[in-house]
Amino acid sequence: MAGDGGGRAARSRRHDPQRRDRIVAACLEVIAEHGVAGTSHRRVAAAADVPLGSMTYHFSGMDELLRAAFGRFASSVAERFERRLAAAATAADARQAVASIIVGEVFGSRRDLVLTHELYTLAAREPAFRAVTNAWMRRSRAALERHFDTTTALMLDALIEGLTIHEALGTQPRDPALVRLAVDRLAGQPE
Amino acid sequence: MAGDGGGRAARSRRHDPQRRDRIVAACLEVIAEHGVAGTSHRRVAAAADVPLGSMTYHFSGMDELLRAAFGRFASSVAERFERRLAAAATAADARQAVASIIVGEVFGSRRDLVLTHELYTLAAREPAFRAVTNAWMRRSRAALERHFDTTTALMLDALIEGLTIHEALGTQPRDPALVRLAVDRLAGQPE
DNA sequence: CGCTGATATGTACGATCGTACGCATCATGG
DNA sequence: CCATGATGCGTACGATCGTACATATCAGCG
Repeated sequence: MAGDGGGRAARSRRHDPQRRDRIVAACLEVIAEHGVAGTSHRRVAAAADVPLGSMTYHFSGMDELLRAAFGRFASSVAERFERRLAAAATAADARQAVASIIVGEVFGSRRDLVLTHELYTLAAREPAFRAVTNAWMRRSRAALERHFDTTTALMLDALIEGLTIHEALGTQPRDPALVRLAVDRLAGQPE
Repeated sequence: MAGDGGGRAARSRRHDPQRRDRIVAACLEVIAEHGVAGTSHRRVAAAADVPLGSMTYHFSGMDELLRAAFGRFASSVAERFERRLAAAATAADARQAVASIIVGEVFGSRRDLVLTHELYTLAAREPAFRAVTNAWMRRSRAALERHFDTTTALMLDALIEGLTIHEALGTQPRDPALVRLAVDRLAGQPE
């Protein structure tokens, strides 16, 4: 449609190293807004302000594009997760960090919640995307295991996922005190 | 393609009251296999062995079809959930029931896991589907609250969701003992 | 300054999509 | 037994999809 390429100034684009990254970023925006179901080469190209031809030039197909996009997304979330948890010194700090992660520091935006579920859905069906989620989970778990034993880390990870879902679906406001209580019940008494 | 309608015997189909149900059931199968992204009127019609025209006749559009399908799915899962939990007499029974639900009695099949996440993903973006998930959650929570206090019921619900995700994504086998331990930590000591 | 190979782009094609709509088919009242 | 309205079906249409490919564009070199 309009702006598909004709409207763009005919500036030099050769050797634009950010091009691929811009496409990936735009892809995440499109997914967040329209879902994987509504994501097309054309929409992503329009969002990234690149010609349609760039899609097949930079990516072999939709699958590679989606993998790149979700790979970047998972990595960025995992990094925030690690940073937040690395800042904790004591065990109490760590529990507080986990609670704050749940309450909103990491999964603050609806955008991220939506993207997370889109990824999970893809991974639940296609093993290729499970590599992405597995790497993500491994990093999260490793970060947790710096503060908690393996068993507790697993439980906390599950609790985070579960409360995240409720956050994404629920219209009810989440209760920080309740989150804190749940974390303490799971991780409060080391054994 | 083949069997789109031509291949079917020209028997009378008038007043086929199961028709709509069959379409809904077929829709769930298609979603489980191809995802919401890959679900089309044509594919569902083929799976249900009904002519394409029946789609627009029985449903105003894709959205109504999806809502009907996921409504039926959520209701069926919630019913199994309630039954399993209603069978519990003592508090210990209830904790065991929750653990067994997680381990696989309710979410036993990959099909159900996939469908659940497809629904969550839809609900995360479109409020119309949140009505379905809210009703489901309300039923689950009510079933839990027959055995646990409100706070604990919320936590257990979240734990179920979280461990379910790990089950759907993880290649690792879930550990029944660990699940039991997590349930007991959350619900073991009433306060 | 002209040549050239690598790089990026615009367009065209075949497939598939959702949906509208005219026609066939049957249950029913006379 | 026939006329008739309600019910279900097959098909055709416009839109949109992913992708291939010929063409345009530029950096680097002689």
